[in-house]
Amino acid sequence: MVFQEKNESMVLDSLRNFLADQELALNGRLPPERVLCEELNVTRGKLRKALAVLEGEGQIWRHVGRGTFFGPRPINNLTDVEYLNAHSRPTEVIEARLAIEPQLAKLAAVHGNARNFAEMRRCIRMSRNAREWRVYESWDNNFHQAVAAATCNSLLISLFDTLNIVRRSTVWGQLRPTRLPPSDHKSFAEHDAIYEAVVGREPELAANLMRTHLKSVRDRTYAAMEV
Amino acid sequence: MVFQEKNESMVLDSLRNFLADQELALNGRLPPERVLCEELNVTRGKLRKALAVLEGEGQIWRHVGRGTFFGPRPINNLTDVEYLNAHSRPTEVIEARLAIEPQLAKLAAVHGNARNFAEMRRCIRMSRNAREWRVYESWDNNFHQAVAAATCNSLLISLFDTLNIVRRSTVWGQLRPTRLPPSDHKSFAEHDAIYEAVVGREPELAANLMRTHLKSVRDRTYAAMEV
DNA sequence: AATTTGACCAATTCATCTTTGGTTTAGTGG
DNA sequence: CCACTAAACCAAAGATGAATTGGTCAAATT
Repeated sequence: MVFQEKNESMVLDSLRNFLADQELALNGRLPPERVLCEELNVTRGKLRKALAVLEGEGQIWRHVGRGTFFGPRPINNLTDVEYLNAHSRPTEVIEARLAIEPQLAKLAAVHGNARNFAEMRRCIRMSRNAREWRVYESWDNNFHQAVAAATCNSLLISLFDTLNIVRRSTVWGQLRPTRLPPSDHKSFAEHDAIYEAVVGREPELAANLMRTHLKSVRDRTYAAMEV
Repeated sequence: MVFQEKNESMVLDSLRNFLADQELALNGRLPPERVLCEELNVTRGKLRKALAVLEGEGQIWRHVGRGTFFGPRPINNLTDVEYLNAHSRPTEVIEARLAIEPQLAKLAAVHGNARNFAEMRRCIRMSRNAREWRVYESWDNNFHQAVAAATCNSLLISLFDTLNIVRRSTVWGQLRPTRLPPSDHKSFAEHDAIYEAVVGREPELAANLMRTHLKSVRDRTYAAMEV
C-alpha cells in the first residue's frame, strides 16, 4: 500500500484527507511543497497538480515566498502609495482632484465645526506670510487638508490623504518662475472664497468655488509646462 | 565668529538659512540631529529647541527612526484597510459613496470605452441571473467596480477600491429578508439607467442617476435596520 | 513520450544590526 | 539652586543578508 504508485485522483484524495485530518494552525498554513510531497510519498510534480486543482476549486491559495494556505484568497489589505505614484500620470491626478475635492468642500460646509474653521483660517494666514514657494506650497497643502478634515468623515479624510500624497510626489520639484509667491497670487482670493462659503454653510457654493480653484490651478500648471 | 556662542534665535536663523540654501533631496529629508548639530556648531539640545519651533510652525516633521523632513507631516503613508474598517461607521461609508461614485459615473461617461461598457453589461446580466443574495451582491459590487474602471483613471480606480473594501466589510453579514433577490428589485432598473447614461455619453445624467441609486440603497438599508 | 529530478528564479519572511528622534541621568559651571 | 551639556539609553523604523517557498525549466530517466 505504501509503496503503491499513486495516480492523479489518488493524490488528490490523499490531499483532501490530509486537509480534513489536519488541525490547521490559526493562519491555516499547510506544509511547504517539498515537505508535503515527502509526507504523502508523491513527487513534487504530482503534488503540484493536485494542489492546482484545489486552488482552482478555491479551497486553498498560494503565494510565492509565503506558502500555501487553507481558505479563500484574502483581498489586498493595503493600498500601496508607492505603486500609485509610479503609475499615475499628472493628468490623472488633477482629474481625481477635480472629481473629489469639490465634494469634500460641500461636505465640509455641512459638517465642519469651529475647530476646523480655525485651522482653515490659520492655513490661509500662514500661506500669505510665506516667503518661499516651498513654504507657501506646504500651507496651501495644509489648507486643502483642513477642508478634507472638516468633512468629519474619517473614511473620506483617509481617501483624500492617499490622493494628496500622490499629488505631492508628482508635482514635487516643479520649477517655479519666481522665488516668492506674488502677493496677488490668484489662489489667495480663491482660498478666501472657499473658506467663506464653507463657514457660511453654503455647500453648493463651496463645491463650485473649489472646482474653479482647481481648474485655475490646473491651467496655471499647464501654462507653466508649455513654457 | 566660528567659536562664538549662539543664542536661541541665532540657532533658529542658521537653521532657516540651512533649509533655504540646501538643495533638499526628493524626499526632503535633512541630516540627522547628531550630524546637523555638528554642522551648525551648536549643541544637540539647542538644535532640538530650534527644530521644535520649526515643527510647531509646520515647516518640518519628524519621526523616530526615520528622520526629519521638510514640509507638512503626511498623515498616513499607506492606507491600512484594517484600521479604516475599525474606525468608519456605516453612515460615513454611505456618505463617502455618495460623494465619490456619482463623479466616477460622470467620468465613466466621458472616458469609457467599448470594453468597459461590455463589462458593465455583463455585470448587469449576471446580477439578474443570481439565485442567491451573496451572488447578487458580488455582481452588484462588480458593476460599481466596472463603472469605476470606465473612468480609465488608475488613481480613481484605486481610491474606489479602498472605499469598496471598507464598504463590503461593514455591510458584511447583513441579514436579508428573502433568500432570493426579487425579480423587480429596484436596483435592476437603476443599474440599467446608469448604464444607458454612461454609454450614451451623458455625464451629468449618469452622475445624477448614480446619486439617486445610492440614495435608494441607503434608504433601503436604513429601513431594514429599523425593523 | 511522459515523468522525475535537480537546479535555478523571484517573492517573501525572518533575524540581526544600524540609524534616528526622544528621554533620562549624571556631571559642570555659574 | 538653576541652566546647560554631554553621554547613555530607549523604542521605532530602516537596512541588510540568509533562509524559505511557490513557480519554472531543462537534462536525465524510465
